[in-house]
Amino acid sequence: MNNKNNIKRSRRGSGAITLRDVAKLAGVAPITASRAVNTPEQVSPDVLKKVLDAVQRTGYVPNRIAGGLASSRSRLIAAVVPSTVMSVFMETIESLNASLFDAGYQLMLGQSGYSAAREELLLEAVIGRRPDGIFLTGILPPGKSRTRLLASGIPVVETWDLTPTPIDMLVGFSHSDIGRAVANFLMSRKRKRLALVRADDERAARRAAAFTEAVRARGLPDVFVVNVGDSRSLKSGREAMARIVWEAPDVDAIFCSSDLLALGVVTQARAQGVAVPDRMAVIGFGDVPFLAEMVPALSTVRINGAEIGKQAAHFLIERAQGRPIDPRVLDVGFAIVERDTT
Amino acid sequence: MNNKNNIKRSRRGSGAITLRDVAKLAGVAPITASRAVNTPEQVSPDVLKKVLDAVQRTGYVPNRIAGGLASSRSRLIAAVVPSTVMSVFMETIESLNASLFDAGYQLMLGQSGYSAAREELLLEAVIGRRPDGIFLTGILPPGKSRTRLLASGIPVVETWDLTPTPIDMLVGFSHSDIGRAVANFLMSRKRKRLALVRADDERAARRAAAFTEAVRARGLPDVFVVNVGDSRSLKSGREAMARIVWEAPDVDAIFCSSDLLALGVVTQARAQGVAVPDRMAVIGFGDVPFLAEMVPALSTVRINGAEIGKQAAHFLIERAQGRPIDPRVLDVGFAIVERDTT
DNA sequence: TTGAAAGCGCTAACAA
DNA sequence: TTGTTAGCGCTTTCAA
Repeated sequence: MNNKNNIKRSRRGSGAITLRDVAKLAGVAPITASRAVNTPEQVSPDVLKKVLDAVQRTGYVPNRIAGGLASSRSRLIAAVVPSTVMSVFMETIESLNASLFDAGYQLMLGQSGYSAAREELLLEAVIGRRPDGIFLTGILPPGKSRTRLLASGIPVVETWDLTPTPIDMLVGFSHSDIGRAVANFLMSRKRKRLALVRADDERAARRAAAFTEAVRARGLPDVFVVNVGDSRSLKSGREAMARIVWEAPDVDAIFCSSDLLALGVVTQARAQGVAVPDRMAVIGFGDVPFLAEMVPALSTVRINGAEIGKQAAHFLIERAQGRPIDPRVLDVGFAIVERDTT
Repeated sequence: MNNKNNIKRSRRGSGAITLRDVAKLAGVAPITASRAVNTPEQVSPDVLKKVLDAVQRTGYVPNRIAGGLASSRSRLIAAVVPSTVMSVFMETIESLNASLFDAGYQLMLGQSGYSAAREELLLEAVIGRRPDGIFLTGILPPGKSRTRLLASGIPVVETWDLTPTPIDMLVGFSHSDIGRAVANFLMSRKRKRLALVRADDERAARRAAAFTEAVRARGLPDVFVVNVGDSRSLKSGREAMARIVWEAPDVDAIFCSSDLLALGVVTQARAQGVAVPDRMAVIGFGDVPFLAEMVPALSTVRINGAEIGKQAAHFLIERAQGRPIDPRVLDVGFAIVERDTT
């Protein structure tokens, strides 16, 4: 009779132990075994014991694919991260993943930032898995992808930014506020000629705009801007600093769009004999952990990436459980961390 | 009649467009629609057009959960990464993910390195998704988890290390070779008193052992070892250097178990007026990109993390398609990159 | 080239 | 508390 089973199963399936096997061994119906495994409080102690026993003996691991199909709840969350600068978001991804895991969810990782065609494919792949939620790094501009996501009905949380028109939920902070705050911070330190070193990045652009605006509002000379393009490397920072020394020698404070650029600026300053912070103040963005312990320790804008991940996870889990989120926007803020370079 | 459908569907399901809807609209059987979408070459041009049309009009996105259940192929690969030092492996994860995506696979991310209990849960969660393959950072020591993985029958690739007894497949390099090579490299540069600064990490321990052994074989004085414990920060590197200056002032070369530690050592050396590389050679491990452009540029051991990801993806995809891999072990090697600090 | 039937392994709905 | 039944949305198998 065992034989008959095997013959029957040989045609299809993975050959792995199923809930049916467990149920048979425990002498109960499959649904009872299911309940014993998933909602033990709904089952008598006697049955519970028999089922768990059978699970032990067979090494049964529930098939979440089948479960997901049956319940329309995949217990999967998709995270979309830009492939080029993943590192900045890692703290967030780690904390997101940890929070999700504790709640019984799995994280699927998608990398954006390639071609538009691949972006389209990524979205297809993501929606095709029917995740219970989608985590987006940044905000999605209006367009085909946004429409598509909206149409899918899957809860979405956008992050690392603020917008009056989120797709759904949002956990982030205001880049304009940062630009303004850093400008005021530097000006309050009696800096008179400010400069920006920034990568080609939409969020950096918004910080820059607010920074420039705040400087202008105080009647100081125009901000000297160095755009380093797509390269966020330390080397670009060095080159930018060399240009500033050459083209705008009166600059006495620089706001960089990333800590790495700032490190490059400081490195070059030392190479050219420009005293930091006496002659030149430098402040970065992102608070890469180890830069706090460099000499000189880098001043920077700290973003609590782990908090973003944690809160985003919370939002997504609540929604996945069918509970509404209100308000749907959370501003986690930022902090200017003053160290040696300002 | 549309109505009847809706009533019928209201009881269960996600309410999304299904293959059946598409098929109905195209006037073909569901299976034909399936073929048009998945294997268009098996279908007449006429039917193909009608089905693709219907897909367009409905915005149909195939449900991969259902597909996975029916075909026993989830097109999912699980990657397990230590949560504490994810950064080192990011290049690998990115390239792994990119390669997988191009082949139509999705990446699921799991974080290890928490408690043993959670490790157990992670394995359950991973196996429960029935991934077509599992990517492991590092090698799995014999134990319950290993047995379990083996029993699951899922293709596994271990990475970043070499062992004579892999679970299944392996893409890595020899840590002993590195320790030996670095020792010989430093000794060939006429360094006479070598030191190690290392984190509490099994792989670093093997590099250290081979390093020590190579030094001893040449009859040089014993290696001075500073173990910084679990902290891999720049700060630990600084403290280690301070200790070396104090306790073993004759040391003239240091091999650090990570670039960050090496950076700390160099930072402290500068602070204490120890000339690098004249008085002290320093070499790191990992080749964090930006350290190449610091002053002084850090010498290091370069691991091609992207290549590991790419090859691991290749191994897993081949196996997922049912093709055998032979040989199942790939040594991607390493390179000593000499820059300013040696 | 197309289709009908029968599941994949699980859970929702309803009934006892 | 336990069980029966009928799917979830897709693909495999077999037949036309």
